[in-house]
Amino acid sequence: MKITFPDKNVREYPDGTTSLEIAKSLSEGLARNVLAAKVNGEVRDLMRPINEDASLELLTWNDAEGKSTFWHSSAHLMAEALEALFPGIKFWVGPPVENGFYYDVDPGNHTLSQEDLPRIEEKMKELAKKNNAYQRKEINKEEAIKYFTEKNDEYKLDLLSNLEDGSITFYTQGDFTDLCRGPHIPSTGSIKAIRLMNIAGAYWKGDEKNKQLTRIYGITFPKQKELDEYLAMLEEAKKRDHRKLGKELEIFTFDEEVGPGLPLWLPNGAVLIEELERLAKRTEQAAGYKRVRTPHLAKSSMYLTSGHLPYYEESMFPAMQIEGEKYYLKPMNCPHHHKIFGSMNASYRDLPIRLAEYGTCYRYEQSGELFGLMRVRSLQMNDAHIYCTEEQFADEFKAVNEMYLKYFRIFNIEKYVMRFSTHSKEKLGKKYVDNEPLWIKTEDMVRRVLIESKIPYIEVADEAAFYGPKIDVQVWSAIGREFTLATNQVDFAVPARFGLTFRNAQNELETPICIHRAPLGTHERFIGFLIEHYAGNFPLWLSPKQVIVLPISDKFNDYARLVSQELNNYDIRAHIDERDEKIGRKIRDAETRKISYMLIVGEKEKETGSVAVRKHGEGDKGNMSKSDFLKMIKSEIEDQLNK
RNA sequence: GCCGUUGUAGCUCAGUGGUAGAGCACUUCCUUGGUAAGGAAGAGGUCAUGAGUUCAAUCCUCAUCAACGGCUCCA
Repeated sequence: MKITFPDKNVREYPDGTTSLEIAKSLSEGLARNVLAAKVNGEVRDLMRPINEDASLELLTWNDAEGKSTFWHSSAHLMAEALEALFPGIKFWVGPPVENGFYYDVDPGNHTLSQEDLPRIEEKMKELAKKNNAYQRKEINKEEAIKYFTEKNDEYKLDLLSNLEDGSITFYTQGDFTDLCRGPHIPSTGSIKAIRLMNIAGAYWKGDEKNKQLTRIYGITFPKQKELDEYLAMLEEAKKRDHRKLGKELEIFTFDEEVGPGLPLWLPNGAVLIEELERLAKRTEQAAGYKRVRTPHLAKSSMYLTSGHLPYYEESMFPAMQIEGEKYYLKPMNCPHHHKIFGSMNASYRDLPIRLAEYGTCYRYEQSGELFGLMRVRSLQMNDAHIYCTEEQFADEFKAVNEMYLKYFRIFNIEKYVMRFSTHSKEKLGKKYVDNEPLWIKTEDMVRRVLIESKIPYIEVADEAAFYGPKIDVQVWSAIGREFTLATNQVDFAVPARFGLTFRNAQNELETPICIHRAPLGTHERFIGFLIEHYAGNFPLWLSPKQVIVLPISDKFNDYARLVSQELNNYDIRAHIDERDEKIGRKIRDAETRKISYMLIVGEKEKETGSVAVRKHGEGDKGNMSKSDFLKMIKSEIEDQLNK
């Protein structure tokens, strides 16, 4: 048979040669490091013989698929350890994930806890040393059912019930046998470094109505050094965590008496908010948006009209009763904006109408979902609604996307994914407004704009808003959690429910399309993200403390006040460290507080009307006149905002 | 909301069945110091809240609240 390698080289091997043998024929080193093989595009065990002409890619730790095979095998090793330590334990699924693997188990009467992890880890290491082979066995469905019936394992039987006969394989290593599609690494011995990370509850089949299983997360590496590096990397990431930095830099805080998920913005946080709003207002004004303002609550009838009450009620704070009326805190700004549009008596000549507001919304997020600033119950959205005709839709949608990209340049956001969420046919009328032709038409329009604008995106079904498809910008927190940073949604349903119309050129009433957009997401999540993105080192324009003046001794406090005041007069956020401390100490503290510029002033500066400039993270920049310094930072701010 | 863990001074964290400690921060005094921590003294806590066990609870038990790691859900 002919084997074709990724570099297009072709070599001849006898039929039935295994991938591992082929690896050996190429180099001993490769044979030692190879974990799995990709045969004709399918990832397979190394020990599986190849029987026909095929393309072959040998996967190592450097390949994503090599890693996931390694971790998948590690999950089996953990299961083997668990079964040895806790006889009778039952297993659901144990897949590899982005960083490691997990296994969902039902430990029966025993409750697994954090304290059990070191024992399990030890057992895994012991079993790994035995270097047992992962043996693949094809089996018919009857035998498989018999095996798990005898084992009294309802979970695996449930898995089996969804499999077709003939596709069933078992893998055995040591005393542990699992129903598994594979593939696996050849043997347990290459799993050298093991760390079980944490233990958590996870609903069976991901459904909260089902029983909760115990999920154990772990990670393994071929070398101890790699595990050590991974753990060190996690420690580093924790230092960027916005919850830690937010406290250290005095940006926000929570208070038990105020309530969970209700952040208090400290003065530094308020500066961040004001700068973001300033940027948004400038940008939106240039793009033809008009600002509006709306109250924080509304009567239930409006949310019946909007559809929030049937579709969204569980995410809203319960109503309050006033004068026989039910009032709800608003979870979104759109209904209020629709009311404003409705009051405008618009003609096609007025469209598009773009209404913008940094509106404060309240959402009743379940307690377990709260997460620092990233997931809160009171939030201020960079919201706007664009009402336009069907012909205008593509241009408007494109313009919104361009605004996103402009913001990403300003904030240097490079790692993100645009996620296009569409409806699912089965949930029409339940999760989604029941009008399939409109869904399909709108989704096509969005897809066309994305393709025409050459914006890379991924498409996911059954993730849309109840009123239309949406595009979310996904980013990751320091500790690797994924978040929707910004959102851009099409609404073809709610304007009609509100009876919104405009008069078209034929003097007929027509319903506008509405685009909801929030490129800067919410203040809460966006700032949470920015803290981690910049690791607290905000760019000058955004920095809550732009300049601190550090007098060498209190003899120069007067001059320091003069310098600081002059900067304040030009809208620079400058203040003074007048403490009775040595200059080294003042510098150290200013550096720790991540203040962008330090101006050291003493005898020399006072005499010449100058300042000695030091930049955060960079050090001494030398002496310059007050006016030169002002000019320099003014132009730095300009440059940062005009990208 | 569910599973698991945690809750001690402003912050980070020790600690004990006999009503508490460190470092940093804070206050005062000394020091007037040129690019990442000068010295001394002092002040600070119903040990998350509520009940129970006990002669005695910060420590043991239960409940509640909150935070954290996940699940479900989402900007």
